[in-house]
Amino acid sequence: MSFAESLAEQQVKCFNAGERLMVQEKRAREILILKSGITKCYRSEENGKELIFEFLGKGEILGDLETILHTTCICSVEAITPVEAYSFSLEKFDEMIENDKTFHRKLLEELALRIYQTATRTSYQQNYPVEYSLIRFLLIQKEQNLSFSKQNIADYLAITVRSLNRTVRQLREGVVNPDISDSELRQLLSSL
Amino acid sequence: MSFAESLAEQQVKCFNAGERLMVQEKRAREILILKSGITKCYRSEENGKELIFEFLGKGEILGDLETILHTTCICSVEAITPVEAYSFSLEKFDEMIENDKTFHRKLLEELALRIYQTATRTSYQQNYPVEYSLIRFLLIQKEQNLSFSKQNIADYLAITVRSLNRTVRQLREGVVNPDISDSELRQLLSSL
DNA sequence: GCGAAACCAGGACATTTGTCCCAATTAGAG
DNA sequence: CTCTAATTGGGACAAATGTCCTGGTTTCGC
Repeated sequence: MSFAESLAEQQVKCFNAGERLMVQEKRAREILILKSGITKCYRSEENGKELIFEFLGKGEILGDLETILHTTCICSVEAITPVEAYSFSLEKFDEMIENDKTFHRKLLEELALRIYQTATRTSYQQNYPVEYSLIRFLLIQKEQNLSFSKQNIADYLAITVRSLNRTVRQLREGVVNPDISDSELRQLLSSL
Repeated sequence: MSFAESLAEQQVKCFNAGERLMVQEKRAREILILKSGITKCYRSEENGKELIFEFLGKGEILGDLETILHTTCICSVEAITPVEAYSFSLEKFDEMIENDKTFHRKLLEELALRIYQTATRTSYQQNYPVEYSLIRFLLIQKEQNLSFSKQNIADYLAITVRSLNRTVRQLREGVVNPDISDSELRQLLSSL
């Protein structure tokens, strides 16, 4: 049975907003593939600070990395909106890697893409001022019709909420000038 | 023929310090596996700034990600010391993914590990003050008996050289107090 | 509807970091 | 050997960011 076929008859689990699908440093007990809803994938350090790596939605897979490396979760994943997800046993996952070449290959692409995206984003965030990253973020937010709390946005941009507010203000007042039309900018900022 | 066997009779290429093994935005023309020497893997943005993702040495593979995704290089890779590397054709690489299950699986682990490491490091660097990351870096540097230029260290830590100097000074003068013994600290700092 | 908790906004101040310098030292090419 | 380029170290100032705090608004469970 192929992966696509098996998905249809897989068990679906539901999570409320705020519930955690994965917990950092704990073993993953299953593989999840998101069916609907939005989650945040973040890592918290011992000093209480946290960094959001990505917001995950439909089609994205959780627990794969940890299962491949036989290690505990590197991130926590928390539902932002109510979430539905297909659940797979770890055994099933291993078996599919072993026997379904197409799946194995897809997984390879999936991981490669994740590296690609985080590398691109990290570099951008480190090398450009925050305004740029913020606008980039807002474009994606708009494109996908989503809305995140200030705290989440700040954690994603690796700054404080206070600092985020300042940046928004400066953009509104035109103190800084990103390469984007004035009307489009105003449109983006209206969502916060 | 297995991967391990084929390595032995593979072509070896040499690079001088400063030469680039991969060039950002260009297509990879081959897969390289480092045999000796140290390289830096970095990304530069249009404004001239650059961020070093990792220093790569013996055993690490280049061009895999790009080949899997059929895309151009996301980073440049430059030799810091003279480097030797085994070269594989892209066809050979594709073929091995297709036919050598062990290799395919190893590749999966390789990519997963890379995500694991960059995620851990990024989070740490964002959530702790620079002194901590610097010491972490120096420990690795010492462990592997290496020595990097200030500029490279700064690019890796995503700060300026000026800022790096300040941090070193503060550590020397004991203004800040990382959790490490005084003598060991002095030992680490002696390398710069 | 009400109270607690989460969210949003921003003032005031301290700290960190970057930018722009200049000067001394080192390494390497010719 | 010599001269240039790269490397290192740091002063002075500006800009960015964090911290702490206060007050208003929204949200949600009971």
